Amino acid sequence: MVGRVIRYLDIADELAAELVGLPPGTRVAGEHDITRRFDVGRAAARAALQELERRLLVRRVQGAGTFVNRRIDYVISQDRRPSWHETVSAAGARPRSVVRGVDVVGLPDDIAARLQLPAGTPAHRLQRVSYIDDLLASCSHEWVPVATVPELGAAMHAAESLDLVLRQVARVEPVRAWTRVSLDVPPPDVLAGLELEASVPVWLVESMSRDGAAGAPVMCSSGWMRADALRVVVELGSSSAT
Amino acid sequence: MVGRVIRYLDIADELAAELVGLPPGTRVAGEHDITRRFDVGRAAARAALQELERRLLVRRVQGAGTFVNRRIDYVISQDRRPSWHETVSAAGARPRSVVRGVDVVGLPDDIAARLQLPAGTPAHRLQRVSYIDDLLASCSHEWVPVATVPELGAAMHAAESLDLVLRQVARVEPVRAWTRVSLDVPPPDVLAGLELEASVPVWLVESMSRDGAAGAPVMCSSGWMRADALRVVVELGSSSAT
DNA sequence: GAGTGGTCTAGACCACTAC
DNA sequence: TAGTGGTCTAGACCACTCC
Repeated sequence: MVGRVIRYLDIADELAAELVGLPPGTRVAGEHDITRRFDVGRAAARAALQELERRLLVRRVQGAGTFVNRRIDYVISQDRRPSWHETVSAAGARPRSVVRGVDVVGLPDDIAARLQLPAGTPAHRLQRVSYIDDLLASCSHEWVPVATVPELGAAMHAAESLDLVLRQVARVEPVRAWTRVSLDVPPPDVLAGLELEASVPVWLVESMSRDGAAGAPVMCSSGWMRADALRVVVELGSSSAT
Repeated sequence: MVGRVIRYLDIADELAAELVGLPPGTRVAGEHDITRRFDVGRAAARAALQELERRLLVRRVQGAGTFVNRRIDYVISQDRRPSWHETVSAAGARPRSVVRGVDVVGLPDDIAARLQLPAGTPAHRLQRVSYIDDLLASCSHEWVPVATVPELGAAMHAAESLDLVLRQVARVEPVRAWTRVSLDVPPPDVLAGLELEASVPVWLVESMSRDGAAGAPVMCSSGWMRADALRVVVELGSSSAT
């Protein structure tokens, strides 16, 4: 079983073994290097690197090179209140969030249903993107009924965390009431929002938060997160065992 | 913006538009067809089909052809008791499960911790694979302490559902106590178990069930499910809104 | 400008499936 | 056996990033 007939898988395995332990962002051998080192054509060299990319071991950037990938665990559970900054910092990377836009719109049907409000109810719509180091890894829409906070735009441009703004400005305590997580190949507009050209799988996280344990719905969000950069882990039930 | 420079993406878009509404399993144009129809080389034709495969729109089988893919929603939530047969049948496909082996082993550390039992406690280990039509889509290990059911092998070979066997033979009522869901590119042995050669993303679902609402742990499982065949959806919290 | 990865051609041989 | 997709070579041009 040692002699496999598929050249690029052998090359990929050999390279993969050399990658373990290297810090994320480290530059690895390029297609040309592999061509010379293993005496293969460019197709085989390329296939080997693409295999490593499929394994989420490396990230390839046109014009720049191939680098060791970092994949961060993003844990979602009932008790935990997830924070982009905490999660990303804890993994040793630099988090960043940018507000792309805040406006007031009438709630569309699906979002209104989630917030248990009539469609058309005025709400702030917050568009944000989040980064891991300098990689755009997440983009999300968040809705907050105007009734909850009359003013959101100014506060959000100053603060990083919507959760914090809601607590301090609106005096509410958002608690995760409902969350749905899945994975899809997103439509072109979402891919564009994540600055992705290729079709790749992306997490879809939808949620709704209430004030306190069972109060009024105060917030609702839909976010897409790159699956190659984040490993979403969803936990149901008591986390008594490991 | 109409004239894109990347040929294979145009071809993929055009083919994708022609796929909508076709029943799963329908044969679609092969690489050779595309080569002739769009007057491109095989590399471009191949790239187009691979793009459709990345979008999970088609499934390619060496030697056989390219076919419209079927992706089934598999919903996991606290209240729901998921059943392979129910889920797959509801999607209009033919479910099948095969017991690959039943034996009694001492619980390994990680599984023992999940079941809150001492490591080495004797338990039945059940290895199963499940199919959607004739596609091997899931493989799983399930552990049941011998104390819960002295005999499992005979019963499982006759019945499809472990849940049913536990209810009828062991007189327990398994309730989902803890579940963790994520997505990974699995190690080679799991890929082999799913009869996959390429490295593809696969769901990992781990769970533990108790007897009744808060009784003794009765079952614990780890399963891998092909992400191209199943869209796992995890729901946390009350499913009050759509 | 040098070097990277992305696209593409025109071939070739092979593994596999279906008939 | 015919036809499919999988691997691979040896080229080519291009888009992009970095210096």
